[in-house]
Amino acid sequence: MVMKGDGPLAEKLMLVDGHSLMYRAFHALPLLDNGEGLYTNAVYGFLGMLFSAIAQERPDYLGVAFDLHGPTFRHAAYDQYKANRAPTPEELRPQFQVCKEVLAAMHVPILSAEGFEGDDILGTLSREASERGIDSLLITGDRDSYQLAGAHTTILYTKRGITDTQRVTPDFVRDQYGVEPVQLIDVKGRMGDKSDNIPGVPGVGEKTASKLVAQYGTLEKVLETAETDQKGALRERLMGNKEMALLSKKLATIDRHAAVVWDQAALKLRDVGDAMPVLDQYKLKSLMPKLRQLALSVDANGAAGASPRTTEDEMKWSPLEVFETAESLANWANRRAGADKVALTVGANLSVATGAGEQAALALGGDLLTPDVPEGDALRAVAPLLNEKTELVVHSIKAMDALLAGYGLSHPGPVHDLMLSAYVLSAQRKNFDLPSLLADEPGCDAAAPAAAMIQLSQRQDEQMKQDALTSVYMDMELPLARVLLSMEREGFMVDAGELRRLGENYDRRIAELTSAIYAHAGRELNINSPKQLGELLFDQLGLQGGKKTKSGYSTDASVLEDIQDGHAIVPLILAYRKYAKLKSTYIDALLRLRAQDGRIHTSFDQVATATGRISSNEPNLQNIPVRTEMGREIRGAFVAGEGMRLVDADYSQIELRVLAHMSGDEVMCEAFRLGQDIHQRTAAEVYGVSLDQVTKDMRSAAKAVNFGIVYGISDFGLARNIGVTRKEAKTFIERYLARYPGIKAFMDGCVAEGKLNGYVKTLFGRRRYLPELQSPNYNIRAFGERAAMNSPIQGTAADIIKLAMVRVHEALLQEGLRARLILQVHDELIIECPEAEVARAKALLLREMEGVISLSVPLVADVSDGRNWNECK
DNA sequence: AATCTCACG
DNA sequence: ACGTACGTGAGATTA
Repeated sequence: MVMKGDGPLAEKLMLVDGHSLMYRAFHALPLLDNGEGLYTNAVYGFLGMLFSAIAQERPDYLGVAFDLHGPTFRHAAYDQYKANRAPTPEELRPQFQVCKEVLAAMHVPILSAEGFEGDDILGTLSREASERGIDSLLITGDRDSYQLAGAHTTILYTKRGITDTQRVTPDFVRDQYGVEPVQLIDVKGRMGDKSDNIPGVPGVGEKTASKLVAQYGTLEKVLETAETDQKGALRERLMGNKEMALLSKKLATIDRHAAVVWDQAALKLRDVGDAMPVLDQYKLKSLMPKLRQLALSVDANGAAGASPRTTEDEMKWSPLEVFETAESLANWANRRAGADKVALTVGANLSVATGAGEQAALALGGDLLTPDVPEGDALRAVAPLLNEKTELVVHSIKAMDALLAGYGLSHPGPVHDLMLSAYVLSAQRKNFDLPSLLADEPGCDAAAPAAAMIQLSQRQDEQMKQDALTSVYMDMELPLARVLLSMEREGFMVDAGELRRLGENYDRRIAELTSAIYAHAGRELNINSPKQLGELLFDQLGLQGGKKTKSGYSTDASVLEDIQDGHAIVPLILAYRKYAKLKSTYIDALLRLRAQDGRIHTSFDQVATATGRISSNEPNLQNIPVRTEMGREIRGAFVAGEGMRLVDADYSQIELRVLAHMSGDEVMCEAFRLGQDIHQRTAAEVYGVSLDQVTKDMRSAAKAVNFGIVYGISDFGLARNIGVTRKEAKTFIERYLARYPGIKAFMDGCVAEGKLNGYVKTLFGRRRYLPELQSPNYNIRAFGERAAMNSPIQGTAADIIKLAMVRVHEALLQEGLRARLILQVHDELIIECPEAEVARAKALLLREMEGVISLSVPLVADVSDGRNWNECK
């Protein structure tokens, strides 16, 4: 229980009527756009109000209701109701979606129910809350909600603008209307409500209505007794409009049993700061500091996590000790050798802190009076802190290891990597640099961030434990970081002479093609410019291609292939493109990035992808050509060093095997257990023929469907890919799913899980959050659904090979081999080893890759070796 | 900085 | 009635 003030109070739930407040905000603020043509005035107004309401009210739970578009049960009887509502303005409609995205990123559940309005949802959940002893605060711009006021329910009614509010309690209602809150529906039945198109009884105002209801209790009673108790015009009006009055009451009554599920865990307010990237994405800059503030108070409030923190849990920090010499820092560090936990970072300063709450800094820059302290001296000064007993908290262990190694230092003890922790907790976040990670940390000092690093590490540990991500982090990502560092340092040897020779050939071809293209065009142009190319082909030469992109004609390979019989210039352009691409992206870039040792040292980015894959950059060695003969020439320039050989192993159909395992589909599992060609088997299933009757074309179509399944299939996408009509693609998919019912169930389950939890998981528990699933925009939502189907598969395959890399690396060291991993390409590992070790390296790779986890189908890897990469196949 | 194109799994 | 296959990085042009 969180303690507030001088005693335990009931927990508080804040419920917001998103629809009515968005309208209020929209009309209260001038039309502002974010510089990208997106109007954001309602988003600004709504979120600004929400943020300050959270800051002021400090709720423990929060939910926001939004109306769906369909008819509502409550008003279905009254057609006029909808007709009189103005359509949503064009400038407002897209803002709902933006708003929902931000809320989803804040982990605030969006509450909707077909056939119910915001008020019904507020009424239902506040009833559920009060039954659990939780107080509710309802924020709405709809006065109907007054009827909900009660001992445990208060309404914050937003008047005209969005800042002017009225706190509505039962006392307020009694005082204002002279009736109990629930009787307001009877009053409404009498007087009606213009703004809601509730007709009421003509000629009866608020005063009269309230008085009558106070006297008789209910509307029904008033109407029953009207004939005898009333007289004159009022009697006539009441008697003549009974029907209308009762209908009006029905319209005004909020349904407190709407079809919404009470999910207390989902409503829990937590980690609202996770929405920062979304605010950034939509350029909602001025909201960012507000949210940052809010994230602090929400965390300090103890609303985050299973074990809420109170102010007593906050770390107490000793004053920062600033040193000017390495000697004085070394002295400080020596006295603290053996500390349980030490955070260390080197930027403009060296900043260090201990888990005991002590911190120190050393300026590396120096000034007029104090000379520069060399980085190495500074690091050696804190070396006593690097030992088996001490957990070292760093931004990136890969970077820190590389830095330390440069000065002959290393850390033999446990490690907390803030970047990798942040990644497993929220892979889709944009920035993983240290300042961004520390942005929400209370009391973070930009010049001495180590103290905040200690704090963040503790919060991450708690959060990872809570989300069952500790194993993904500890057993997979953390050990992998050092494997990746080793691979980066090893590098991949390239044959520069061979690359130059290929480059000269390509240049010659490019020159020939260029003049031939100019000749056909009758003029010179920049063939690399899609704009100029489009004008040449479709305007000057009159070819039929049509527009495909935002800014003119599309000229990509699929378009050019469609029209290559239309003009002799088209095949030349396609050939030019191939050569130009290979020359600039591969030959030139590889030669440029070749290091002194004649090798290419790529960088692996461990936090780049949403699914858990790693990526490679400067240069990207994960997209070296292989699909064409020409491209394979370049692959052939990747060689083993002198006296060495390359050993290559790739998983066979790893994603489909993962799918078979995760879905448990009997047919697909059987195919893999029998060692069948999976695409051939699929063709046999879908076409209803025996295995030996499957033709090449049938197999290739089935292969495309298998790919499509992994990608989160759509008939349109499949049709485009294999060149059939959309209808044919649709029946193809239907037959596929009928033959593989387990896969259909798995896919549906992924989407349902994503919608329910807000994320999907890999076999190992790695998460991908999918706020897109909550979007009202069909395209965004459909994308979310495909990602929900694909991510568990792609992510599990990524997990498997990551684990295999850790095992392979360890096994190579264990067995004392000189063989080393040098590259990973998603389902493929490459080792460079002395020629004499080839057999052992192959056996080791195979053993570790296939044995890394036991699935319900075999995990199969194919190994090969060669002098160069192209020979490995 | 955004767009188009294309290389890979 | 609408428009989509999943995940990346990089070079060249255009704005």
